[in-house]
Amino acid sequence: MTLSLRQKRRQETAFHIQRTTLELSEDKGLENVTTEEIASASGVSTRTFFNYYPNKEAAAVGHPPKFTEEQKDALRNGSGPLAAEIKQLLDQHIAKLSAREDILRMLGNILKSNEKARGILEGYLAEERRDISNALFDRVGNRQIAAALAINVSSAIGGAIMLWEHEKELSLHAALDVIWEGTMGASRLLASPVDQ
Amino acid sequence: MTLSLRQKRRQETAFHIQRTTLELSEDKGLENVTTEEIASASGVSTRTFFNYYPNKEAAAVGHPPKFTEEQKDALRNGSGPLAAEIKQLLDQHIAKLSAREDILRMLGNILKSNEKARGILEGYLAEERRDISNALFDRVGNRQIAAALAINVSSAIGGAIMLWEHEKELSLHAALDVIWEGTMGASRLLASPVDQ
DNA sequence: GCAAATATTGCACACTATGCAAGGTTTAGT
DNA sequence: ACTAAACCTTGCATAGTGTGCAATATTTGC
Repeated sequence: MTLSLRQKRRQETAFHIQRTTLELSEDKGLENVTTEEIASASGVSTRTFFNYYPNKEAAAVGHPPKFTEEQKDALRNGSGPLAAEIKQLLDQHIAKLSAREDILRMLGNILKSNEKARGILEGYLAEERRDISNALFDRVGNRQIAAALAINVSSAIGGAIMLWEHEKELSLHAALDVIWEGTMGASRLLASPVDQ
Repeated sequence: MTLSLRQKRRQETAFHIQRTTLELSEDKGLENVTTEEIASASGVSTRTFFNYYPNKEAAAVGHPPKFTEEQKDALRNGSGPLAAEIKQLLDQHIAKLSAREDILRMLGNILKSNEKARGILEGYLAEERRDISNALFDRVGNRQIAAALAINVSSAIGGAIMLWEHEKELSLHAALDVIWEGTMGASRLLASPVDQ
C-alpha cells in the first residue's frame, strides 16, 4: 500500500475536488452547481475534473472507507459470540467515519435529494455487503444467513449515520449503539416463538 | 381510488412508456438508447416523454407496487407471532411482483449497471421502509426495533428478486422462502447468546 | 355545444459527459 | 544531468439530457 508521489498527488487532488464539490453544494445544492464551477474552484479544467470522477455525483460521494482485510479475517476466524464481534467491526468502521464528520454531514444533505448520488453510494454499499457476506459465509456456512447478517451490518452503519444527522446531541458512536440495540431487539423478536 | 378517463389514459401511457423503455434497453442497454428513441417508439414527442417521467431512468423503474393500507393495518393490529405475519405480508407483496416478472427481469439488468436507476429505486424502497417501520412501531412500541424489522422486510424482497434472477429454476415465491429462512437464521444467530 | 381544464408539442437554451489530439510534467535508467 | 517512456492536463468538437415557455390540440363538465 505504498504510493508513488504521482499516486499520492492524484489522491490528494481527488480529495480536494470532493471537498470543493461538497462545499459548493452546501448552500445552492449540488444540482445548482455546474461542473465548470467545481472544476475552476478546484483549480483544474473541466476536462480534468471528468478525469478524476465520471460525474458530479461521484465527486460528491468520493471513495468511502472500506472494511480492511484484517477486519474481514477477524470476522471469518473469530470464535466468540457472533453479535459481539459484529458490533466490534461496526465500532471500528464508525471510528473511521467519525474522522470525516464534516464530509458525512454535507454528503447526507445531498443524498436526500440526489438520486444519482444515492445510486452511487448504494453501489459501494452493495460491494461492502458482498464482502462481509463472503466473510460471514466462511464462518457460519450458510449463504442466506450470511447475506442476512451482512445486511444488518451495512444497514446499521447507514442507520447510525441517519440517526446522528437527526439527533444533534448524539455522537456517531452513541448513535450506532442505539441502532444496534434496535437490531438486536428485532432479532430477538423475530427469533422468539411468542410475540413480546 | 376511482380514476377519471383522463387519469386512466395517463396511467396507461406511463406504463406503455416504461415497457418501451425496458424493451429498447434490452439489447443495447439503457445508456445506449436516447430519450428521443424511446419517445418516438412510444408514439409521443420527446417533450411529452419528459412530461411523464423526469428522466430515462425513472421511466425504466416506473412505479413499483406499494404496500396497501390494509396490509399495514394488519401488521399494526395483528396479534399472532410477528415473524409469521411479516412473512405473510412478504408473500402478498411477492405475489404482486410475480404478475410482472418480465418487467422485473428487464429492470434487474438495468439496475446492475445504472447508478441513477438504482438511486431512484432506492428512493422508493426507503419510502416503503418508512411506511413499514411506522406500522411496526405502532405494534412493537420501539422506533429502532421497528426500523430494524422494516429493513429485514424490504431487503427480503430485494434478496428474493436477486436470487430468483440468479437461479432460473426458482419461482419468486420459492426464492422468498429461501431468503426468509436466511433472515430467520440470522436472527436466531444474533439473538442467541452462544455462537452456533 | 362551449368554456375551462388539461395535454401535447416545438423551440431555444444551459448543462453534462466523451473522444481525440496537442502539449506539458514526472519518472526511472543511464 | 539527460533522455525516452509513461502519464497528466487541457481545449475543442460534439452527442445527448432536461427545462421553461408559449402555441396548439384535446377532453371534460356543465
